Amino acid sequence: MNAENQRLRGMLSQVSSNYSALQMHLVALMQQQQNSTAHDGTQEREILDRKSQEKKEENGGATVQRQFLDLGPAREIDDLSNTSTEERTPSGSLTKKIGRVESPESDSCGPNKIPKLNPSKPVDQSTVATMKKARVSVRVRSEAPMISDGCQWRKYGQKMAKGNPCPRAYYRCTMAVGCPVRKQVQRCAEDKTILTTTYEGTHNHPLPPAAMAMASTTSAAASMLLSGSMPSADGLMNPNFLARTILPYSSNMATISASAPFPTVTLDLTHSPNPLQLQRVPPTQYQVPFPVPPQNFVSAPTSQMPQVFGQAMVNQSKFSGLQSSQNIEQIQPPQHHHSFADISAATAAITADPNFTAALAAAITSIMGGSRPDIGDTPNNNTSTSNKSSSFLEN
DNA sequence: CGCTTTTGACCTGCGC
DNA sequence: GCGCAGGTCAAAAGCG
Repeated sequence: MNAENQRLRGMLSQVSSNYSALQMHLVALMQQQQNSTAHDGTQEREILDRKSQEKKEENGGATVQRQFLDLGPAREIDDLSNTSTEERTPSGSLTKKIGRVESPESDSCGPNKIPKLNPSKPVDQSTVATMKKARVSVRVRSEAPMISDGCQWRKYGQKMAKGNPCPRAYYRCTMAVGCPVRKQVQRCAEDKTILTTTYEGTHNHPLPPAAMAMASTTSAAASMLLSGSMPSADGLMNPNFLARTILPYSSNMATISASAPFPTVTLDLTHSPNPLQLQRVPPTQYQVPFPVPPQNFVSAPTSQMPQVFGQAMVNQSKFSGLQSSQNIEQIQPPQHHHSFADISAATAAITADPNFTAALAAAITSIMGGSRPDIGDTPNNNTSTSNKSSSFLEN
């Protein structure tokens, strides 16, 4: 990591110097152009204009440079990590970060629309692509053909998947024209009471509270996967981010899959861990055992999913800035208002407990660090990683 | 009549 | 190049 950091610093300084040289060249060219086109201005006027132009260039340069710095992986993860901090208000760089992630997705929805991306930020292109590809899979015990997540879906296809007698259904979000979000629903071959729903994409429209939960979870997981996919990223932030944004809402397990073709986070919300499930997880996936939350953490749900993701909604809405809570209430009053309040309080209490978060971070990072060599850490760095993770949590 | 579901055809990526 | 599997399209059918 240090070597990687040094390398990135070197690259940054080189790019910065290149930029400075280019900027100076541009200023010189503009001065030259001014000299050739200014016919009736006095010399003093020219000097003033030149100074003003240089000042503009300086300001613009600083802006561009800051934008470039914002692309730094460490900063990206820093912001993502901070995003999960309860006290953080959804403003400033936080909003900018989330918005930067979300807006290209929205822009790409319209036909023939070119995403409003700064050409000097090529990383954003890959960011968009990764965010599109990132998936969040949810496993839940349900007899219903499809879990109710608050969104309106239209089925557009069904296929028989290999090795599974149950067909896989494909749904598309119909809450807004051109919404790119899709999901796949399939029953587990081993246990047909388990329903696996895989979400892909980010909504480009306001969402009702129940749908906000899933959307936020998807976005959070996608952000985490994005940071993990970057070679120089500090992958150890990812489990923290995951833990603080997603895991508290799962009952016992989350699985991160970096296997091709798409990075996937699997939230196992089946209350009783099935040994078959554990065996079925391929070695390329990273299991994160998670203690079952207190009994009152989920308050007697008649249908599990809306309540479970209601927690995600309440928590995430405090920091994500993806959708304002005002919009939520305007769209549709919460159907589980009492539960949301209880869950919100419980979530806040848990996430505000530094011991809990630190222990959680240590547990996850120790597992992740020992079984995920491609994420940028060695198996022997558990101690340092835990410390670093804790420091991030404290931030 | 408008929307959703069904379902076979088609497209695409990947492994051999 | 070929076959397979996953994913999507779109016309037909179903439904309220």
